[in-house]
Amino acid sequence: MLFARLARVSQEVAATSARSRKIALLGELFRDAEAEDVPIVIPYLAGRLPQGRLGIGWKLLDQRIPPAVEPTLTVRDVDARLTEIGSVTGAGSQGERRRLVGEMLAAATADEQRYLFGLLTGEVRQGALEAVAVEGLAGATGAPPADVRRAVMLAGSLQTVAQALLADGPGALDRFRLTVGRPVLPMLAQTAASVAEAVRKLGACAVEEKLDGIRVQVHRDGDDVRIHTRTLDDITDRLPEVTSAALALAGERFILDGEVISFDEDGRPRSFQEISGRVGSRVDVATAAAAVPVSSVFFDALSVDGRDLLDLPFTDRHAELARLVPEPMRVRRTLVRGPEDAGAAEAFLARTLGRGHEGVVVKSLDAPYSAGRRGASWLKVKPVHTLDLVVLAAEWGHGRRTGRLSNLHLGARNPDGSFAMLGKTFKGMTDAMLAWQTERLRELAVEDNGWVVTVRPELVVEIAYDGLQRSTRYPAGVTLRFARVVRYREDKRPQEADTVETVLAAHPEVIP
DNA sequence: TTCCGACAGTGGGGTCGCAAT
DNA sequence: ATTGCGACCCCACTATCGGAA
Repeated sequence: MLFARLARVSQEVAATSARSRKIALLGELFRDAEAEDVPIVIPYLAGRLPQGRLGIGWKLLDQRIPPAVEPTLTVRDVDARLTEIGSVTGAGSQGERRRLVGEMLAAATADEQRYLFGLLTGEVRQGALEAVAVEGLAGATGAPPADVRRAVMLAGSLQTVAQALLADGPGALDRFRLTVGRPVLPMLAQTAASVAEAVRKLGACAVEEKLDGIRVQVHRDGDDVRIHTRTLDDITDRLPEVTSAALALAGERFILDGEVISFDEDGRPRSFQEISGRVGSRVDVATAAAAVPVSSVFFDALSVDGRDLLDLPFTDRHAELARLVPEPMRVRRTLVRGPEDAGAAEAFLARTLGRGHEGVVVKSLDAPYSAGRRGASWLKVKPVHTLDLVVLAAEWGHGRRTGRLSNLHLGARNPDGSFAMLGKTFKGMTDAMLAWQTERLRELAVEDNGWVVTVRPELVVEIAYDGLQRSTRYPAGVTLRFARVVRYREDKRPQEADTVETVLAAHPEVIP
């Protein structure tokens, strides 16, 4: 199949807003693909590469190569070139990769170049990714969409399921069962504004500690232990302590869901930044482990002794977890009957925060484990802080925000009346707010370099955030974590905005 | 007819590893 | 030794479609 066909369909998919039409277009393309092309075409349809990320980003693609006039590249040509580029390493590799990327772009038409750009940067912007591709695949093969989706979650891979469907038809889906050693996409949580709201929605539930670390799925099959991240990357080699802990448990075959965190000498949880650095260390794991030893803490069991627990209610899965994992290696929890116990749930949250943890996750007791879904049966609750900050500048947006000032630079007051930038945010704005702030900030503009519009520091905005992190980038030595806009405060003058001093005082544990 | 679940998009900060400077 | 790039951890929030209620 010609690569140009995919580029054209991607444009059509992007041009239609109807999801049903996107699904039909992707399904049609899949039906027309030859068997050998399927393992390549399927990830492309979902906006990904079969090889995963290849170390090719904006900088390497920014070459302005004149496009080819006639489309000649096939899907397999592109795949072979990308595999080759991905395999180039060592001294001189950057120049060589740049050259190979340039050659590929020269062989591509303008439409193909655009599509390649999207695939390589992970931003196809066609309003369709994996979930829509799964629907297209179901439509093309006549398999029930729900069954295909479930098979993909259990296989952790769209390609595998697509090939099986192509070879053996809908009956092949039965082969995809939970298997120890093969990671499944983890279940995720939605956000609730308060514990009371979460308990009101869920009724009888468990309230569990939310630990601020790295999510892990731990598989043990006899002496073989594998550890996977939320995106199913294998990080076994970086976490020998977790492997030891799994081998010490009184069970030979299991899959557990949990979090990796670290405690300091006083038993307080270390910051996310420290855990992230530790888990990210691949070269000298022993040194990293000596500085930041990690603990694994579990909250769910997906499989024990060959029994698939996914469809069991949480109560039953947790009973299995408690049988296998001793209490210190489990997340603390409290059971709640319903809204009448909201006070007890609040008290548990307060105790959890007192221990230095991030918040709680409220979980329905009768819900199954919905692999890969961000369902309403798990609700996370974290404390939210707010500040009144001053807009110092704004960046022009991309995609559907093109032509709008989107990403705000946020400042807190210094004692001398100047402002110290604490970070940026693009979150929380409605389309109406985007339109309004674009107008308003243009009135205040003192400079526009085509990327950043610097403004007079006069507009006050209320910002919600989850806490402070240390920063080497910003002048106060700290930055806001997960900052988002709540509302503009036109009633406030910049002289009334929060000061750097008050921001730091609100988070004494983070002061540099 | 209205409501709501699921998805995609729009980017944020930090950290590590690697290659280039 | 330092810098820049890319991958991958953590993530919030809004708009939209289309099926459920």
